[in-house]
Amino acid sequence: MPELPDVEAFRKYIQSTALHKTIRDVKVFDTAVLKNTGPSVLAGGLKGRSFEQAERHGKYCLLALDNSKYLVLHFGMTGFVKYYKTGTQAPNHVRVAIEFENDYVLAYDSQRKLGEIQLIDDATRFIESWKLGPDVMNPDFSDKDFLKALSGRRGTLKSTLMNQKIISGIGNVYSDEIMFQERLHPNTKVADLDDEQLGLVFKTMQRIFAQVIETGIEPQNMPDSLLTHHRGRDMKCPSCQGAIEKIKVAGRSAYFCPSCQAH
DNA sequence: AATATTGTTCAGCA
DNA sequence: GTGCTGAACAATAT
Repeated sequence: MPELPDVEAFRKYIQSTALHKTIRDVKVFDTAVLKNTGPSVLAGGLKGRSFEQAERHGKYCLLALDNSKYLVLHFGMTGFVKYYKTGTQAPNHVRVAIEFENDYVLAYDSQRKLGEIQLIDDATRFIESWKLGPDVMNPDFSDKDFLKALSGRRGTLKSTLMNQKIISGIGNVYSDEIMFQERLHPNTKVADLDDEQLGLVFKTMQRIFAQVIETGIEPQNMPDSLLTHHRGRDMKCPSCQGAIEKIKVAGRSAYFCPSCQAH
């Protein structure tokens, strides 16, 4: 579930709670979420250090340490972070707890263990070596770059938008949202669209994310014109009140309004 | 009790 | 080689 706007909310949360505090201890309760590292290496890399800056690229949260290394958090489908005083308010599936000298904890919770945590030397090199595409909300990411990234793609627009190596930040829910706002059928292929239509897709996806980042990720605060909280069984289209349907597109479930998003 | 869900990786196919 | 699709992964809800 955590897509770009969710991870951006986590980033802001960490930025406003857990920066500039010395790390006293790191407790790993489940090594399944550790990538390329063991518990002692992770603890050794964090103890005595502090987080100085919280950054984000796509669905990755990058925490800069005071020795210029980074702790990378990916949240999988069910991950989140929480900051609380030791011994209080711990969530149910804490996999890693980072304890500070002020008796507060930054906990990484992931019910389904599909997220990942790792220490890296350099954020730019990490993004390059993983071949991640540009972040959707990066101000340097232009509509020209978008057209270039999509040129020659043979698959559906939905699966292409979800490919983090092409562009970073869009998941299943918001790819449906972008298709809905542009009134495109979920099976629409990239090759079916001309540059002008793709330019509109580019503007729309940035507008949606900007809107959700501003209003917050709580569904009740989102504008009702979004499909996102009408996604599901027995839901109605916020535009025409028709029934929302579900089909499989590139192996994922796609929710859409068959009358607003005709072929 | 199967099935769907979610993001990423990877096998297999065109 | 390349790019795309679908299965696998974990744990839970329905």
